[in-house]
Amino acid sequence: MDLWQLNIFCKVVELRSFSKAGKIVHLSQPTISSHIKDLENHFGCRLIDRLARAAIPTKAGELLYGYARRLTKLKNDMETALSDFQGLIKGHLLIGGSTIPGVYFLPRIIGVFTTRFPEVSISLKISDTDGVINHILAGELEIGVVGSKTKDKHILQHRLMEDEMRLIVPATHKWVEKKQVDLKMLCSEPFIIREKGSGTRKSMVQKLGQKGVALNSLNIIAEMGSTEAVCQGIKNGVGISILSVIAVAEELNSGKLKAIDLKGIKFIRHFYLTHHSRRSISPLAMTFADFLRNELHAFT
Amino acid sequence: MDLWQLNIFCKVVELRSFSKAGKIVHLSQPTISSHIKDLENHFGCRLIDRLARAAIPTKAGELLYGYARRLTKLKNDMETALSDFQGLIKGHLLIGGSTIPGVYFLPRIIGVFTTRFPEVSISLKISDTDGVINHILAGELEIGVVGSKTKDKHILQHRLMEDEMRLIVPATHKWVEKKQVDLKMLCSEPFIIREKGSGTRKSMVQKLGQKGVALNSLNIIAEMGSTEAVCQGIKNGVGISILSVIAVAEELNSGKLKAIDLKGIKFIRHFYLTHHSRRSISPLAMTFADFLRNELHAFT
DNA sequence: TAAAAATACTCCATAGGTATTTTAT
DNA sequence: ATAAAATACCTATGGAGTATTTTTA
Repeated sequence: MDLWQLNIFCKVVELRSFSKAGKIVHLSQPTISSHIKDLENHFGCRLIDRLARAAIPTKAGELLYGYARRLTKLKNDMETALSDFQGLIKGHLLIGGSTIPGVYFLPRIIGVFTTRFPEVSISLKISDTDGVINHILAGELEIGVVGSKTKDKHILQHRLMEDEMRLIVPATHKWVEKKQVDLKMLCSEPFIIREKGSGTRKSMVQKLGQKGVALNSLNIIAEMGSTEAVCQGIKNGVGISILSVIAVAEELNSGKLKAIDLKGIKFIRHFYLTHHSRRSISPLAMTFADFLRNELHAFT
Repeated sequence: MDLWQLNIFCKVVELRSFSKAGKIVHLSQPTISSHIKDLENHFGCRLIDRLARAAIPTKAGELLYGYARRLTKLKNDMETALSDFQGLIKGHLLIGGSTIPGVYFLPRIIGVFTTRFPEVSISLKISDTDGVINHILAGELEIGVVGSKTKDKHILQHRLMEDEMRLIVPATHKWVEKKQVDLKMLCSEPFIIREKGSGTRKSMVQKLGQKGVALNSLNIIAEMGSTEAVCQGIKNGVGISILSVIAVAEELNSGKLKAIDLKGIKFIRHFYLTHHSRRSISPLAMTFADFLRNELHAFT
């Protein structure tokens, strides 16, 4: 007994005829007969009374008809729901963002995207890079944008945009007038660092490592859980740090903070569109990812 | 795409494994693979992400899973509804009764039946014999009890019980003391008759016809639409009639009416359990019909 | 007689199996 | 090395057809 037979049964009930039903569903009359007989054997009772001029459902047939209609209706709903799912861009999407993208540019992009696709709502979950990646691995997020690469082979990452990291000092700092600063000088200065798991920290550690400067050779005076917190620390003279120019663009413009070059180091890092290598991505997430790749340049 | 495949899909989603799902539904793992692939082709998108240690539904798969569960649930409901329909005796039954059975004994039998089957409710539609038969032919009634046979070949009738018809006169009538009355005397006496379509009238006409007495040779003074009305007519001296002793049992007992034999005529008529010859009968109607046949003797 | 369903048969598409290979941990 | 899914290939059930018979109005 399957949905197809139930559909045939419905047609027979509605048209009160085996042969007319056959016409409608493009089957021969004997095939209809055999399907109805199948159903009658399955349910163990007569479903259709074959009168000479009409095929009329029995009481059991009427009962079955009600269910059969509901089943075929639900099946149709299912088909349209699944084709809508692939065709229309609508519904809810949850994306992840590490600190810098999550705070400094994803909100603007999400705004533009949702005005272009008004039937879409997007939630942005902000954590540090490791957090976003763990959520992706657990299947709780489809895509995310993070500030460093991971070596986990279940994660695929595509470079989205670049960012420069520079030494950031308060406007009142003694180095403000210098063109550039030596790495050795940096090591003696009080330094604020992001927490473990932060992409900013990872990029910085990696880059300094390349230049032979280990993390513990810095004079680390504080570890803070967000770019904002580090900013506040710098402004209040707690220490200095190496930060994304995107994140501190406002403070640099207003002159509250100053950026200084580190001698011999060009601190470029990238943000990565990140997803699971083995899980498939919904059309909605795919659309948003394409949007990110194609339109991000407009948001610097 | 059929319910069976959707059921397999549900098991895969629930068990997060093709092979475990195969165990449950008693199919091999390759068969599960091919069913899932079929579904994916049908819907045109991936439904299950095959990770190394688990099979996880995609977003589309999650959407499908919701529908698939509802569909399989509804299908199960359908199966139980149809087997209940055959097994349990419950629900509503509409039966037909012509005047005498409908008024004088069906109500009592229905009462006993519904106390024996408390989940059953019965409606009794009372019309004259022709009315009941027309309703059966139209499929509006499954069974009925009527007071005469029909020659319509779509109607099957089984004799249920017998009834005697006797000449009924008021207690004050001049013939009250007579043992029996001649047919010729009857023709001159004012006579009340039931309407066309009445089984009582049909039986009477047929029986008198056998004895050579045509309807128009009677002195018909009134035609009435119910046994009760004829009774009232007799009591009020309008005329006399030939009536079922079952119908007038009370009045005969109380002495308000008297029954007289017609010379040379034994007026036995029967009531018939009546149904359509080509339509099937629901288990509930069948149960009631059996009850009627087996238990009617207890109700005279 | 005509119209509808049932029956008898033939055919082939596919659901199902087993054996094996591929993939990922 | 192991566990799971994919692939390849084979088989047989049963869904579909056509031709014919039966039934009944």
